[in-house]
Amino acid sequence: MGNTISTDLIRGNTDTIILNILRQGDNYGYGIYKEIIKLSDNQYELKEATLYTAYRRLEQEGYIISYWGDETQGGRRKYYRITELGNERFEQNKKDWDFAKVILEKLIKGGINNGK
Amino acid sequence: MGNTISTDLIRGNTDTIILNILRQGDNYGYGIYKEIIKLSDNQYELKEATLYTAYRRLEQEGYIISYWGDETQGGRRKYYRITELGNERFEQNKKDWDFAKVILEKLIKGGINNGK
DNA sequence: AAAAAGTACCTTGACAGGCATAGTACTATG
DNA sequence: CATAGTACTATGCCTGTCAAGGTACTTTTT
Repeated sequence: MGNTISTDLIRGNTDTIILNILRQGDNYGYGIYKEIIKLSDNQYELKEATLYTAYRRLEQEGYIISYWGDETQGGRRKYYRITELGNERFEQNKKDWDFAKVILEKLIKGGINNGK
Repeated sequence: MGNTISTDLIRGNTDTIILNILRQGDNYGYGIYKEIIKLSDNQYELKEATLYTAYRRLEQEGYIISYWGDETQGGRRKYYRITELGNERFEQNKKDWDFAKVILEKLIKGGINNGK
C-alpha cells in the first residue's frame, strides 16, 4: 500500500466511509474491507479490526442492520444494510467533513512564509 | 463557537496548525490559542489542554524550541520558535494532508445513490 | 475597594478510535 | 498437502483530545 497516511488524518471518517459503501447496496464485512482498498486505488487500507469494531458500533447506534447470508458454500457472510437513520447520518457526516475542510484550509494553508 | 466540528475530524492536524502559526513568527502558548480561534473566524477552538500537550510533544521531538519572554509587566509568557526540522515537518504534514484529502474524496464522495 | 473577567501557564485522569496480535474455520491453488 | 486467501471475532495497548481543576497576575466592572 503506497504512501502512509497518518491514521489520525482518517480518524473520524471511518463510519462515513462504511456508510457510503453501504449506500451503494448491501455488503458484508470482508467485502467492505476489500471495497475500501479498491476504491482508494490500493492506496489505503482500513484494518479489519477497525472495521469490525465500527460495524458493531454502527449497528448498536441503529445506522446499519445485519443479517447472515445464505451461502451454500464458502465461509458464512454477515451482511450489512444501511438504515434510514444511517442515510441521514451519512449526509450529516459529509456536511461536517466539508465544514472541517474549510476550517482546516484556513488553519494550515501556507501563509506569507511560503518559500522560506 | 458556531458549528461543532467533531474533534476526530481535526485530529492529526493539531501539530500542523501550530507549526503553521509559528512559521509566521514566534508566538507564545496562549497567543497561539487565540490565533487559532481568530484564523478560523471564531468557528473553531483548540482546547488549551490539547495545545499545551502538543507544545511539549513538538518541543521534545525537536520541531519547536521555547524561551521565556522578558515581559516587565503582565504574566510571563513562554514563546515558541519553529526549528528547521519543524519547517520540514510542516511541509511533509501538508503533503500528507493533501494526499489524505484525495483518498477521502474517493471514499466518501457521494456515489450513484445520491438523491435516495 | 471588592468582585468579576481576562491573561497565561500547567497537570491529571478519563475516553474513544484505531490497530497489532491472535485465533477459528473453511476454501482454493500450486 | 501446504500455503494463501476468505471471513469472522476478541483482547488489550497506544495516542490524541479534552473536561476539570489549579495557580498567579492584571484589567475591567460594579
